[in-house]
Formats: sequence, structure tokens, C-alpha cells
Amino acid sequence: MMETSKPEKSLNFIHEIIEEDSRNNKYEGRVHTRFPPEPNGYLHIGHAKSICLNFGTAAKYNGICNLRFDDTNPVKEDVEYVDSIREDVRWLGFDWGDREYYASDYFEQLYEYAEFLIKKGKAFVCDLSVEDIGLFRGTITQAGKESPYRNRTVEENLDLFRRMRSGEFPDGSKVLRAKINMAHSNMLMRDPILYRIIHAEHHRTGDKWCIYPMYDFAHGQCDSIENITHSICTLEFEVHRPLYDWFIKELDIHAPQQIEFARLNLTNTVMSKRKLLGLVQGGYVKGWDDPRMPTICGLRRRGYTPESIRNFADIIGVAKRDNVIDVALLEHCIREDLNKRALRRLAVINPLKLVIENYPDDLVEELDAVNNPEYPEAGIRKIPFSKALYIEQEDFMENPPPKFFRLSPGNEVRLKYGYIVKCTGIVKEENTGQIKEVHCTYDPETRRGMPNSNKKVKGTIHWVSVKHAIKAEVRLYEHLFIKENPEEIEEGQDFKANINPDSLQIKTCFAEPCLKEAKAGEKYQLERLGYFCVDPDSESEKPVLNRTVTLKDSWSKIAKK
RNA sequence: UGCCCGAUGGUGUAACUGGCUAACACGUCUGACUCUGAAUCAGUAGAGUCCAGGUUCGAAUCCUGGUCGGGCAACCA
Repeated sequence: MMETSKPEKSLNFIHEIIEEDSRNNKYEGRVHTRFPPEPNGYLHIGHAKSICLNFGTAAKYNGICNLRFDDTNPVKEDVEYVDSIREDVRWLGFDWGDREYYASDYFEQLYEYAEFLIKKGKAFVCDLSVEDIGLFRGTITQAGKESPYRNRTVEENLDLFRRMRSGEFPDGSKVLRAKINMAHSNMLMRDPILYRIIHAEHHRTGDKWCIYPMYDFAHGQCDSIENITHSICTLEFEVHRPLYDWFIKELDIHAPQQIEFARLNLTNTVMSKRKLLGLVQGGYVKGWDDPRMPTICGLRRRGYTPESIRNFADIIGVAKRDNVIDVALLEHCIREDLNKRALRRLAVINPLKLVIENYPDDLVEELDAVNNPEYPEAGIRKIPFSKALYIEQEDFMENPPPKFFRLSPGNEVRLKYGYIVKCTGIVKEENTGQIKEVHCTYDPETRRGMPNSNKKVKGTIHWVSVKHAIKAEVRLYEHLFIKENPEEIEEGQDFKANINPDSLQIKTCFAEPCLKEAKAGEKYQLERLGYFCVDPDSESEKPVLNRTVTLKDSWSKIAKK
């Protein structure tokens, strides 16, 4: 009953900044964040961290979070991505209400900001070529040189900029630049580009514009316009913060606080958009939603739940140091969640026939099986039991090593939900000597509720009735990359050498009949085989099950020793 | 070679902002229980906080100097 005053979870550094601001009444105690993806690709688990961070911190402080599409580069962006992002964020369980915004909503306002800077003498139109701009910028250790166009008059700049807007000049011929300092130690402050000319169709504004603002000129101002208080972004934008603040100050508008955090890295996983695109385009995977992809849609199809991903984001925490999270942690999160919700089913992947010699030939019994042992309210189902069964090949060993609890000659084992059987013999293939079937006898008194049902045996194995089994397709997934840090793979290098050839194995299994009615998206635990999700995209007659994750298996460790 | 940022068990995150034996989670290993060896429960090992100095009664926390890692020279975001 006694509640300790100590909070369950300590505050992360972002929370501390927010609480500090709140103490200083910096934003009247308001917390307003935003998740600002560029619609140029699909969201992945790294974005999920950012989404949880932005929506989560807002919620924690009774604030709100906007969804804003950072669509300032028409040549890279597409509505396809907008739609997928919207769907993925919603699926993760976050609600942005009516606050769905686009940087392109603010193009007119941003344009006015630009004219304002020109009039203030803080921006100029530059005619230098791409190459020359690069040359004039200097290097990381050497100061740059000022553009020869830097001292144009306000009138000339204004005239030129307006003509840029009206479409008078071709792509690449002119840009608008801020007038800051070509000798600044921060390269981004060396007269950064504000606007460039792109005669391209924008997915929202069509051909209304032919000049588009750069990220730096758009992001902070968009934050400001939306009255954002805390603009949470990844570490690589740290060096952009002085510029972010510079625009806000020169424009004299509401000043949000940019806060940077370290992006998520996962072992055996690539996260960069370029590489993910390479996997899709190179045909290494079957699309953005391939269950081996770390994309949100891939994880969803694989069988991950929003809850498990949110929990994962919570557990990994947030800080500024580079980190590589073991995928085992992600897998732990999904096992934990699926253990609670997945229905148990019996299925055999590598069948071995088991014949119960003393079981009546034509008898079929309907055995009660619980759907989830931890949640009785999940109910029970009936499974047909008969004389001939399939068991898993690995559940029988002719010459068992010590500590092998499963079936072996002379040994007793329980058939899950059914009887205790004793192995009495093996039938082998005449030529090859391979085990064709295993024979056993059963004790009719050992069924649940029977007098001998409490008899202790070391092992329990799963089975399925030969006569009644249905066939199902199972897709067994492993990590796509063998390498623990595949992000190190050089740009342009072929993925082939690094891809795990066993990352996808398609097999047919024999399953209990009730799996016939499996519906898309449903989650099952096939005893000992792992957690599975019914593939939503399959057009196959038989059920198709994607393995989300294997069960932890301590036997394989024992066996190795 | 310049600027910015970071460094705590195998991995990640904490440590009431200078104060108790450096905590928690995952992973590891061990045991109990079980109609699966899963789950559950209990327990174990593993860091003295990048290094060297300094301030202090007291430093993971402050100062100085190093070392290592990351980011920055798209008309990408």
C-alpha cells in the first residue's frame, strides 16, 4: 500500500531541460513538440524512437505534438511516403489530432522572411556556380572567400529574388544566401544557401513554386510558426543549431529550443535510408515491408506490436552518446508482449511419424487445449488425437545424450494436452537406415483429469494428428545481415557478401486443424517453434505464418556442450 | 589541421546535480517450478566510472591537460 516517493523511472536529459525551462517559466510551462519527417522514404525503428520521444515527452508534460512533413525538396519526395508515414505513426499509437502540417504550407511565409532578410541587408542573391560556391566556402581548416555578388544592393537583391520566384532563371543559376561570415569556424555559417531554383512538380504545391527553401531556412521557422517549444532532433543537427538560432534572432520570431539526441543503432541491422533503399532496389528484400526490414511496416508484417515497439523505445532510453543496441533487446520486448497475447497452437515443421501401438485404430479423441496458459479467459479449443501422429524430428533421439528429456527408446514423455507415451521401437528405412517411424504405447489413465494424470515425466513434446493435420506455410526469418555492424558496409559495395543466406527460409508445416481459420495479422505461439504472425499479404490457400521471433531455447545450449 | 559533441559492467540507461556498499534493464550463468527445456520465481558473476594531475573532509559529478570515438566542407534532410 505504501507508495515510495521515488519515481519509477528517472528523468532523461530532455525531461530535465524541459523541467528547467518550466521552472524558469520559459514557455509559460508549455510543452509543444513535433515529429518532422521528410516524405522521401519509409519510417524505420529509428524513427520510432524519435516518434516515441516527441509524442511521449509532450504527453508526459500535458503538451501536444504535431506531425509535420518537411517537404522542401520536391525532387525527392512523394505522396506515397506521406501516406505510409501517416499510417505508421498512427499504427504506433500516436494521435496528432488536426495538427498535420507541411513545410510547404509555409512557403509564402518563408518567402516573406527571406525578403525581410534581404531588406535588412542580411541576405543576397549569388550567381556563383555550384562548384564555385564549394570552392569559395573554403575547407574545414581554411576560411572561405566572400562571393563577388555579396555586395549587391538591397534593391538589386530584391529584384533578382523576385525574378527567381517568377521563374525567370534556370535551375542552378542563382541562389539566395545569408550574409553571415565566410571565415566562421562552423562551415554552416559561411553564407549558407537559403533558396535554390528547382523547376519541379511538388507533390503538394504543384508548379506554384520554382524556388524552394533549404532545410536550415525552413526548419526553425516552421517550428517557430507552429509555436513549438522543444525541437527534438538527432545529433547530426547539433552543428546546425547556431544557424537555427541565427535565423530566429534575425527574424525576431518565437524561439523554440533545439535539443539533440543520439540516433538509434541496432546490431545486425542497417538503418540508413540510402542502404534500405539499396536493399529494396537491389532485390535483396521483397520491398519496404519485407519482414526482414527494420521499417515500421516490415516489423508490423513480421508480427511486432505497437506496444512492444513503444516499450522498446522506453527501455533503451535517450542520451547524447553514440550507442548500438543489441537486437536481442528488441526481441526481448516482442517476446514479452506476445507471450501475453499470442494463442498457443501445435505445429510440426520436420515431421516424424509416431504410432501408438495400443491405441484403437479408428478412435479419434477431442482433447482440450488451453489457448494461453497465463490467461484462462483466452479459452480452450479441441484438438483431434489419433493413433498416428507427427512429432518433431528433433524431439526423438535414438541415442540420447545425457539430460535429453524428450523421446528416446524406452523413455516416457508426455504428449502435450494428451497422454504419456513410452517409446517401444523404431522402424527404419531398409536401404538407408533412416528412421521412418517411431512406435510407442500409451497409458490411457494419464490424460488430463485421469487418475494418473499427475504422473511426473521429464519431457513434454508437441504433436499433431496425421489424419487431421492441415498444411501451413511458415516463413522463418533470421537477421538479414551476418555482420554485427552492417552499417560499416561501404557505400556502393555489394550487399551480397554480407547478407545472411538463411535470413528467409520457407517451409511447410503440419498444424492442428484450427489454424485453418487463421486470420491476417493474428499472433500465435507455435510451441517451441516461436511466435508467428499470419501474413496479411498472402494470397495462398493455406495459412502463411511469418515467424516474428524464436522462443528462447536453453536446450540448444545444453546440446552444444 | 579548425570547430562542435561525447566517454559509467558485454549492451544500453541511472546515480536526488559534490555525499551511504555506483543502481536498473537486457544478456550471461545457477537453482526452483512447469502438461515443452518457454513463461514465471529466486539467485550469481561482471564496472570503481577513458587516462594523468588538481580542488575538497568527500569527485562518476567541479578544474587543467591528454587519449579515444562521433559529427561538420549537397543548390539533401
